[in-house]
Amino acid sequence: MTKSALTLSDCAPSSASEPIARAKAEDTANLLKAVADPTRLQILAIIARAENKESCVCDLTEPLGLSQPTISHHLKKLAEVDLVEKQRRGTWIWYSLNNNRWNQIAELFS
Amino acid sequence: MTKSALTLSDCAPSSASEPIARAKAEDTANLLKAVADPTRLQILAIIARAENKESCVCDLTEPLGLSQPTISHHLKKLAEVDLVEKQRRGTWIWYSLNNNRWNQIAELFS
DNA sequence: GTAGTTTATAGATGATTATCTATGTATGAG
DNA sequence: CTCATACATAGATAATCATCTATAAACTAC
Repeated sequence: MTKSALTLSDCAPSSASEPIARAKAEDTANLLKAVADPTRLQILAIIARAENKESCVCDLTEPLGLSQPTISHHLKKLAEVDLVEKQRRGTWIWYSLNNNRWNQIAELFS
Repeated sequence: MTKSALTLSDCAPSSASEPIARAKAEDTANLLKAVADPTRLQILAIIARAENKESCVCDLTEPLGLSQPTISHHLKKLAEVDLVEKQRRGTWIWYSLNNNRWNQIAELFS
């Protein structure tokens, strides 16, 4: 579950470790791609300011003006990189922010 | 030159300020898109670890294995969001990291 | 001026992606 | 078991984008 720290330095190619650096750069880019979308930023903002810090799909469609499958698609993208976690309670599935992963991004830019 | 602070909260839609939040989210996403690419992360890493904290285009083609126009393309993307600054000295153009902009991203995730 | 070097731009192409509609899956109520 | 609700998946489409080759622009040296 816990992933290793993200650093910009590890993305730098050096003749000896070039493929590894490329892989690190691709992993980091994949994580950042998940956040680099206006709709997903708004989803994260809504979750962050929700009273219980969690939202279900149906909470998001109306404020964002998007279809239910589109919201599900974006949440899947966020979950694939462990930025959000899902928890089923009855019929609803509640999505919450993974703070550890969020902090890893913060460290990348620190 | 100086841009306003980036916050996730400003990306949240609310019935009153929805269009503004969307614009904020799009601006923030555009900035993050510039960083959310493995090649551009590697470019930034190379610049960051360079002795004078700056690189020219021709310094980047060989370690990244990409053509000169492709490197120029990526540097343009980074410059468009003010993440790098360019300075001409003779024939060469030197690219350096804009630390203020970098720190704005850090604050977004803090 | 010409020649050489560095970077930028234009245009093309293949890959990725955000969105939709339609449909499937899963849970709870009665 | 049936129905309603919440979410996921499949497939299609239009837009974006990373990359290339070819060419232009800018600067230095002569």
